[in-house]
Amino acid sequence: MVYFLAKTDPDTYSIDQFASEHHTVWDGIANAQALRSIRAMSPGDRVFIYHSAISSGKGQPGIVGLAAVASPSRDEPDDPKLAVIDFEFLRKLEPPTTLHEIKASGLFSNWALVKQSRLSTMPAPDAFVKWMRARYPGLV
DNA sequence: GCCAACGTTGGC
DNA sequence: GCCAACGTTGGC
Repeated sequence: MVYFLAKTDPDTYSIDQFASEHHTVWDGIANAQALRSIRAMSPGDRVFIYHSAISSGKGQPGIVGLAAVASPSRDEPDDPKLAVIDFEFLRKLEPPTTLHEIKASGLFSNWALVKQSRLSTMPAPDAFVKWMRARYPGLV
């Protein structure tokens, strides 16, 4: 089981919307590097859901929940260069783990989340998963 | 609201 | 194929 991280602008699609819908099609990814992560996902993989700071004004950027990959990725019908995938809501992570805390830990300064702020979808390294398990007992 | 990073587009 | 101009993302 592989862990990934996917960003969303909470004003566009928030963790609470996702929690109430329970299933969602994760679309709107256009960046080639992010698409590679989407295509690398398999059913059962886990995805940390991250709220970016964009246009919200309130709340800090950070990880707010966990999803499970619920389908293989597939081409976007209108544009086969793009890909979409289904996510199933698993849980919110409260309190959130902020980008500030991730940076302040000093453990993940080589991770794309820290080094490449504009990347929206990426794998999560094993060390980060371990670190998160210590913060949220029972996280699977 | 501003700006840095960086991806994309289009003229040559 | 290069690169300047431009657009977008996301942190602050």
